[in-house]
Amino acid sequence: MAKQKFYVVWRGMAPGIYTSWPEAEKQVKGVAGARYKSFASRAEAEAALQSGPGKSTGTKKASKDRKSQASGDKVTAKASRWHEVDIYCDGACDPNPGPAGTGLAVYRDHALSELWYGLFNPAGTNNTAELQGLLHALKLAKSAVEGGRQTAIHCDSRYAIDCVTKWAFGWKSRDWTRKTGPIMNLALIQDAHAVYLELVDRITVLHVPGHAGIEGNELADRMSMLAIQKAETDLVPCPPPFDISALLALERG
Amino acid sequence: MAKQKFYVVWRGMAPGIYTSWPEAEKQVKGVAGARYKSFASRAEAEAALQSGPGKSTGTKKASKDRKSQASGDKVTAKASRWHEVDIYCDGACDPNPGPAGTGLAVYRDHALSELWYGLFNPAGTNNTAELQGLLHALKLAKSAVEGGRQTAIHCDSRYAIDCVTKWAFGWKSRDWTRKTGPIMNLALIQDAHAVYLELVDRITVLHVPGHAGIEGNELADRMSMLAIQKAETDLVPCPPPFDISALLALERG
RNA sequence: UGACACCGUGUGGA
DNA sequence: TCCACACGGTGTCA
Repeated sequence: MAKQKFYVVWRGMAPGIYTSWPEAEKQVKGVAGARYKSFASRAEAEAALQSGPGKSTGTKKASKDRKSQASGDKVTAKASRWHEVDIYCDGACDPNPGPAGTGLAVYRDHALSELWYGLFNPAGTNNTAELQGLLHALKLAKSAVEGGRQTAIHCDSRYAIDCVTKWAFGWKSRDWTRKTGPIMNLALIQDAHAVYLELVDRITVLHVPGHAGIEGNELADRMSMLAIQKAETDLVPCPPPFDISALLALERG
Repeated sequence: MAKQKFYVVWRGMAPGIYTSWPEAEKQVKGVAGARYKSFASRAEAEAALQSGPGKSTGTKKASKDRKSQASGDKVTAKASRWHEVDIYCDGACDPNPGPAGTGLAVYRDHALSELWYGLFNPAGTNNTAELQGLLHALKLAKSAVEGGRQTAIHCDSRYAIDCVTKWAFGWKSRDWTRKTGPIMNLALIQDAHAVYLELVDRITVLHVPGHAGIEGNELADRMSMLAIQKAETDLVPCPPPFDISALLALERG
């Protein structure tokens, strides 16, 4: 679960994409006017490589800490995505608590199919946003499952997953109460749990590490930021075709 | 046993520290956007007063940034006015982690008085170097204060300042532990905090922006580089007379 | 005590 | 543009 970075070299010894900094550094070290940049996912890097270095938009949060593994090994960005339908959900909240939004990325047969953003909440938390993401991922999953498709949901919030797929059983059996105090975000949890119950034998809900360069998670993350930026209260589709590098360049300010 | 509280007023009628709530309340009552908070000790309050209120409420990033920048400049300019004794400290580490050194520049009555360099550590970090700088600045400050001189320390490491003047209070109260893991550079922090406690009511510790052309900071920076170059493990004075522009022309961080 | 997430700050280097 | 060193807070649960 180490963070894999992808380095685009536009101008250097051998332009291309590299998976470790030492490797990338060789291409740019000592090259006058070298252009290069790191990205969290290969998809992002490939889009950027084709777009060229022109934009200075920069992913502002590129340098969140997580240690990179020693060598340029291939991290399993693929391991968690091998279903007929894969739905990634994410939430953002800036500051936390504060304005919050949700994003979804849907893959069908391993290809990006739809992007959704919205559910803006001017007074949310990171967890309301993540629960909204999971709830709506479940709703999308329901359609897929009813169409006979093998479906998985990928969520980076252990809290949201456990609320809906684990703890909710116990809470419900005690009439949605908890010894230690009121259950936060209860309505959202109840809604999501109800949908989950309908699908429980037919879907997989997986935890994916955040900020690990997993494409679907990164795209859902950007959508959640877009939701905040646009204060979009509905859940609306992002119109195709998808220009990934443009989407990833979205920023507030 | 009623606890004595200390009230910091950052924005109000008359910013400062108050020792009773009625007194503090007068300063903030009816003042739009007033910022204030109570602390358990005067030392904590003073550190907090200098650090600023810390929490942001704004959601508009651009305008917020500009505004806080402007007001931050104002605070700094006001607070950085000359003292009878001004001590600048800095640390360098090249590469980081790696060989590290520390430098100090001391002004007395607005005139450069001494330059110190050393504390070479062949396996340091930027932060060990900065903490060494702050520790030894505090030691120098102690002499000055005991001589009845109004004294300030200027440090460009927010990390070092906060470790010693702010976070150390909480860490000490929890037996020098932290929720999120072990405290790095603990011995250095403990030493510096102990000296700080002796002086807390009689000195000012200020943050200065790095690489901003502030003479004292620049000179301390050159001294820290010199410490690495000479691998000087003691803290030794740079012999006068001082040719400031020649010193500033030395290799810098 | 642990886990996941969401935000924020500064410095040291190439 | 890249790397690394260090830290704070809140949201939530078992």
